[in-house]
Amino acid sequence: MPRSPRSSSAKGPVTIAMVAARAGVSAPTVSNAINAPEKLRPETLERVLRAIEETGYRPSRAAQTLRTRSSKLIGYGVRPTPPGTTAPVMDRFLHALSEAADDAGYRILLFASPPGGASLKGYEDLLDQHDVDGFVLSDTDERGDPRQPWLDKQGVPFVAFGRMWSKRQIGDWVDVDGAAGTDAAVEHLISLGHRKIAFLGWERGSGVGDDRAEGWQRAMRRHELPTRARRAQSADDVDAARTAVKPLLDAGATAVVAASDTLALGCYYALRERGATPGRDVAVVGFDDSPTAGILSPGLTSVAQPLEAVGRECVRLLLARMADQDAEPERVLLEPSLVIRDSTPAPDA
Amino acid sequence: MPRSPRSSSAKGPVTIAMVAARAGVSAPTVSNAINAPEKLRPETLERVLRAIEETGYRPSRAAQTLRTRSSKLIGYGVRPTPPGTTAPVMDRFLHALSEAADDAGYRILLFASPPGGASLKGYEDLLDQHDVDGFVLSDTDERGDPRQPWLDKQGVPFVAFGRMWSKRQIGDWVDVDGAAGTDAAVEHLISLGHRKIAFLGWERGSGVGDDRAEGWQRAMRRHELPTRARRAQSADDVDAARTAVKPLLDAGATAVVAASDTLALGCYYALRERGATPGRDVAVVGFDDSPTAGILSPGLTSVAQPLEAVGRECVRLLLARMADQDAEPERVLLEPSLVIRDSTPAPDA
DNA sequence: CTCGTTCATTAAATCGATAAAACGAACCTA
DNA sequence: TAGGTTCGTTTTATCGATTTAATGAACGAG
Repeated sequence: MPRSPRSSSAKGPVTIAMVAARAGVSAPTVSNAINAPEKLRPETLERVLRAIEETGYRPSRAAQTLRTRSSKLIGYGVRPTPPGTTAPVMDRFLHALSEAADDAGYRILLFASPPGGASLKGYEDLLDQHDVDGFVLSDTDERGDPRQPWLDKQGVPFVAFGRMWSKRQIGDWVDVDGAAGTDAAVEHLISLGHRKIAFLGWERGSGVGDDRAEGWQRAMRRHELPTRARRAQSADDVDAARTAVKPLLDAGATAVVAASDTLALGCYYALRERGATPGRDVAVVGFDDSPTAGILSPGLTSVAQPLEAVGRECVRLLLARMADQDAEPERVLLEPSLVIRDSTPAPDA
Repeated sequence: MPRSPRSSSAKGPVTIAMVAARAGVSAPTVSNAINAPEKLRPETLERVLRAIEETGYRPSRAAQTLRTRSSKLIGYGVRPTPPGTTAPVMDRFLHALSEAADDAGYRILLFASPPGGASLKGYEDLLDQHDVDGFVLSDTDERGDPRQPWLDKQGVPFVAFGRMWSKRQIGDWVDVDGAAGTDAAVEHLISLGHRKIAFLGWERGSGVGDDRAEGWQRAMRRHELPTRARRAQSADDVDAARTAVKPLLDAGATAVVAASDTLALGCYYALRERGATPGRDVAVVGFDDSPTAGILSPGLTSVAQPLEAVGRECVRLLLARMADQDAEPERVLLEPSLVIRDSTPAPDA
């Protein structure tokens, strides 16, 4: 078989007309061979497919979009990472998103979303100019985020990474079950023999933070362990955490579950301050499995979000929504997994 | 003035024909009002612009692309972050890229690039199907990367984040001057009174690593300080670094410049092992200003890459290349900046 | 053997923009 | 006043695909 030459090797891309000429048919027949093969006589189909193969034909998305009003594009607004925040792992999510989209014949179109309050500008632009078929949203936990209601009203398909914490639920979303993560952390610690397990969380009021606290609490209750005086809160900041965790250590906690790796690191420092060693004297579990967790010493056991799966699910839900606008909203909670490192060692054999 | 209604509020987007009808002119006149306003009589221009404003008209990119063969799209292949690696904060880069592109009327189109060897598949697809106008490449330091030669041969505009270390230079690139970064680190340490300044780097052979070593070396020479027995190498791994730095500390180094934050953290541990305190007893400087650097205690002084500026420059060079295919290749080296934290404290007053 | 079906294929129309060519009015020159 | 410019606008054609309507061949029934 002849090696299929790159379309642009000759001059300009291969058009449907060239394929048609080569196969001895008309343009619509080539189109049908791709989009409705059952309409062709098997013999014709084979001839057309061969011509497509030989010419390396790829339909022009611009022409398809113009005709069908569907761009096979999914919009995603990139927020700048606020300096100081540990929110780096978005690369993994974006890659998973791209990959899942590619597999379905879609692509991700980026636009720069302003840092402060969620503006609708970029969303309007992508809709009008690029005819995007839908959007993936992230960072949806801000209060008064206008995006979901607006997109819903416009009838534009979208899916959010992050559930809605308000009562009124709008549209589909995918989220990670934070409570299940801290619950698993507690179970792990209990299996190691710990009973005095404390929780270091953020100030109440954030959906994500309260959810993570909830998982710790329910696991403790399940094992009939007291939670009173075993819980502290702090800003997501190492120094604040170092201070906030002290009472818990004073109260004799042998293990700390933290709502973030940053908070967990605060525990490390508080322990060292009093001459104790994280992992050996007090077990510590973080949340997010940030790059930092792996390079700390001792390595920080942490709850890892399945970002690849989140990306895939986002695309799956979005495609379903695009296929049927009126379907029941689907909401997916994914289980995080515990990455066990040296900060939660097995008891001496 | 009437509030401009969202195009899709009525039914379907606003087309150029609607604007033309409203302004009492023909379609091409509207087109000219946007693309060649000097061709219109001022009075007509004003009338057309008003109609555009009132209708909220945004030209359809699909139609424009079809006609002009320019999509105003820039392709970018997202690689998955290899697990274990200190994920560079690519989000910042991507945001900057998007923002700079948006400002110039372009957008970033993602595709999933396979993890292993750089495949050309995604690049071909974006060219043929989406008519992308150019590409931004990253992770170009791999040997035998086929992308640059291939794109160059195809005559497709591209710009790389990361210079080419081989002799044969192809195309435009933007990079961060790693040598200038470590040089500045040394200067900073010298100003604090240090003289025995060691360098902890990667194994020789990587362009990036050798460059960072080079900056340290030249600064030392400039101040007539010895570099012999002040240099060690290690894999980019905390434990390896901890071991590798020992001889340097044994030799009495009072400061260590590391080729990465991971290596710098290895120094922290080596110091603690011998009862010394990073920052107080021995100064440490890292490289990349990863999120980890900020949350360590003491905070790690680190060389920060100007990722926002890199993104902007990438777009600038790419636009220039698209405007003139035959222009001389432009290569931009950006200065990193030293983020000073507590690991390099000022001497006691 | 003619006429109505069925089925595969083609011809024609269309999406929304822009480039090129045609057009017509105003103005200038001879 | 005829003829030539200049200038602004419109007409026409086009990009590459898909949708709809039309076409023609093969076939069966009457």
